Amino acid sequence: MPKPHESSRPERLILDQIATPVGETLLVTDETGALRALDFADYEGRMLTLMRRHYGALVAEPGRAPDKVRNSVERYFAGEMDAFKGVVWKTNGTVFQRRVWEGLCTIPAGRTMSYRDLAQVVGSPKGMRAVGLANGANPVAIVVPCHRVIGADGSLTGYGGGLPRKAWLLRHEGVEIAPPRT
Amino acid sequence: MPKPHESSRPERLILDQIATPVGETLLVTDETGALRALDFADYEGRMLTLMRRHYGALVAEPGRAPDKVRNSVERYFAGEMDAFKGVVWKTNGTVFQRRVWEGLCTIPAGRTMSYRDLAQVVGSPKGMRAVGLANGANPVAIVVPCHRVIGADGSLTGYGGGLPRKAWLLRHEGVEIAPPRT
DNA sequence: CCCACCACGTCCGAAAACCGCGAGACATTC
DNA sequence: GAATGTCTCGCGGTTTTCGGACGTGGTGGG
Repeated sequence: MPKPHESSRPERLILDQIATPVGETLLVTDETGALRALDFADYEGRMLTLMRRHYGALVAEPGRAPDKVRNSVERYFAGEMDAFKGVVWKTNGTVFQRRVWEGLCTIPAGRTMSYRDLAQVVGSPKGMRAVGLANGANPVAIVVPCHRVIGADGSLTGYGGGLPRKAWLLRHEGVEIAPPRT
Repeated sequence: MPKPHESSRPERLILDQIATPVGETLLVTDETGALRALDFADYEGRMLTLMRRHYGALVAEPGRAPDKVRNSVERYFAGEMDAFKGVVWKTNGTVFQRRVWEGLCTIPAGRTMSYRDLAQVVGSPKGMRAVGLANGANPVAIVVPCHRVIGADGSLTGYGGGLPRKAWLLRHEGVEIAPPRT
């Protein structure tokens, strides 16, 4: 589980890139080394709008993320499930979004949770749909494991990086995925 | 949609067991002592789905059925054909199902009736197949004598507890069973 | 401030599948 | 020809499945 986080406006943003079994991923870190975003290269557009929402005109400049961060990603894909434990991530979201994102971090690798149940956890029992929304607005994919939330009926429902990636990640973590029901 | 019409919904269900010449049987009675189900132990799964259909989440808890009920079963297998005369049974079926089940009780021991004829009796002359269905959904085997219904050509056709038991019961009641063709 | 989004869930009605059957139409047997 | 065997279809009630219409809470954009 990643570290707690705090809303703070970074001074600089650094954009790095790293290859993984599910394709190139983009890493955005700030001048303190904290992870500000992680997304898939082929969904760069989505990430950019998220960044703009949170950090306005400040754009990430090409650079190299701290080795600690880069290594943790590689270790995760190598099979080390708690690789992100020491990684500090920060976001700039609403109160509700943070509750959701923190809730996500309580789901251990290898397990899943339904949107309904997560809504219950964060204190709006009927806000499963809002949870989905907040979930999709998660800037720090994989590290904040939004892929571990699935439909109440066991279907994968959706994922910002595409359902195949969600399936891959879950299987990578040892989750049995129910066969698609038509 | 002929929804399951609720007669009296029991508050508690008690699950007992009794040995018979045709194997262990399960007895489910309610808090009033009425018989709610009787089935063969080796078909427990079928009975459970039936129970769930009729009584939802309410599950039977181990206990002892009233002596009156237990005795009647033993007397029946000892040869007393009207042993069930005083036993009160209740079910939670659709209107049609109840008509069928009540129709069954008009068939005296030692006699049989065809699905067609029973369909006629309950008022849907062409519903012999539906009668078969309702027949198979009878929760109170033996007491409600669904085993006394056979094919129009004299064959036994089917039985929830297996054809051998149907044959045994009928012979026990003094019915001449035509030898199986082929 | 109001409004239109949604990585959901629940409910309800229609439609199809399911059968513990019978009858009728033929193809085989003696 | 009877008698027997398959096969096909229609039958009626019940259960299951499927799809579309809500309700929902929070957000970003006007």
